[in-house]
Amino acid sequence: MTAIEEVDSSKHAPAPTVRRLPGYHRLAQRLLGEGAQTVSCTTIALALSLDPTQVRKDIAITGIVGKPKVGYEIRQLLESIESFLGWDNVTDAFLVGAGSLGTALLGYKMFNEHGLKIVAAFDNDRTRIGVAIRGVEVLPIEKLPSLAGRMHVKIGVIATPAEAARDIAALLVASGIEAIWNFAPVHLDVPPEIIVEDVHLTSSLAVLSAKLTQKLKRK
Amino acid sequence: MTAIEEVDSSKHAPAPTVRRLPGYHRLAQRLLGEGAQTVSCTTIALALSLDPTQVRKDIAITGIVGKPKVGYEIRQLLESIESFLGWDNVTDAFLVGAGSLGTALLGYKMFNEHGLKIVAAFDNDRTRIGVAIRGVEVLPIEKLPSLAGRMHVKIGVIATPAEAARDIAALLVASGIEAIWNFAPVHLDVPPEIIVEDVHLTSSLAVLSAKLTQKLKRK
DNA sequence: TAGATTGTTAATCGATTAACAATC
DNA sequence: TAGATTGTTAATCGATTAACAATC
Repeated sequence: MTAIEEVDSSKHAPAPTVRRLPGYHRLAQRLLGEGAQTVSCTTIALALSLDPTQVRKDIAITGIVGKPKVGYEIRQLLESIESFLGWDNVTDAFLVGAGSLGTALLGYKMFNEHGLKIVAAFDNDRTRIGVAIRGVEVLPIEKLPSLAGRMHVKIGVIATPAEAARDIAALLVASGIEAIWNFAPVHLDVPPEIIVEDVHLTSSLAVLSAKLTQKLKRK
Repeated sequence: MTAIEEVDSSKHAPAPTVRRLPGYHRLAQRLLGEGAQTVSCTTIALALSLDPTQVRKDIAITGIVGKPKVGYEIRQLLESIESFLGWDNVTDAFLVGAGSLGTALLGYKMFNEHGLKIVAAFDNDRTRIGVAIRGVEVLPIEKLPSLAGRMHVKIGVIATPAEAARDIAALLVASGIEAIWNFAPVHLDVPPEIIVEDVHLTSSLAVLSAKLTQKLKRK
């Protein structure tokens, strides 16, 4: 049987690889600003304390082709990562929870350059509703479903207390959202076709604590 | 040669396992509140969409012993996780960067129950200095080194803009800090004995974007 | 040219999942 | 007792790392 390789475009990129790509992008931007034209995996690996082969494989997944002995054209590398991550077409998002974390997230102008545009915020606290935070208006949560449909919003960002998060997730799903960026410390039980990415600060803190506990125990 | 197993207490727990432990703890707390006395891996796995064997192995690392057919004593499980993660002896921490993210972090009372107590905040912005945010005073960054030594502070939390983060990391290391919880989107190049745990929102967002981009492409 | 670097295949490592005896 | 669940060993899976030919 002649092996004709089917290029499986649905093949998922490993999450660890995807997580590292923004770091490469940031470094490439800095180097470009410093006047560099090209960059090699060795340079990237050294700057970010990674293995050069790993960097090469990670970068390869974006589809860019480098030149032996030279490396990658920086502008091309930037574009390649941007298009792979979908940073070139910005997706509208709703933020739910306009507390201090929500406010901090609204302050990240960075997100706009990374494919995410928060177009409205929602809360159930009357004192917060109507106010605009960093140019984004805070609306009553009741308005979310109809607005989500009308504006074809695809991403919901949950920055509510834990207790509210489950209900909010259900509301987002019912409103036709496709992906949830969850900052609440709860497991969201949503249908499998809904994408969920958790930012669990307690998990991150747990890794820090466990390592520190061990380090101090060794002394 | 008789194989006497040396119990290697320096054996590190896998990071993925450590990341999942807080979720088990949260669930166990909830179940205890609902009147349950014991919990099985099957129950936990079902509630958190995980594999029962994985849950069992994760829990085993904390040293707790369960009862076949019954599961684990919930109170014992809670204590076991807490002591493993070092949540029972709270470590003092300094926060650097009293902007909106820093303010949000100061608002997480939760951290106090998770081994982290932010005892002071630092900034270089004169308008922020002197003010107390949620009961924690904001001090000029110059005071950090001497205070860190005097108070034996072990953890530094970096919530500054990216540009400042490298210098702050160096300052923290020079001040005798042992671990850094880094929220700035930069790679910190610190000595190997310093523990660094990164919370890179851009990496998390990248995973979400990449998955969503793929999902939408499939349609 | 010589040698650094890419692209790619193979080997290793570590985490997840499966299998199953022990046990309450 | 019967059967659900633990604890543990083995098999699988996937990511990282090593090896090496191709090439600018």
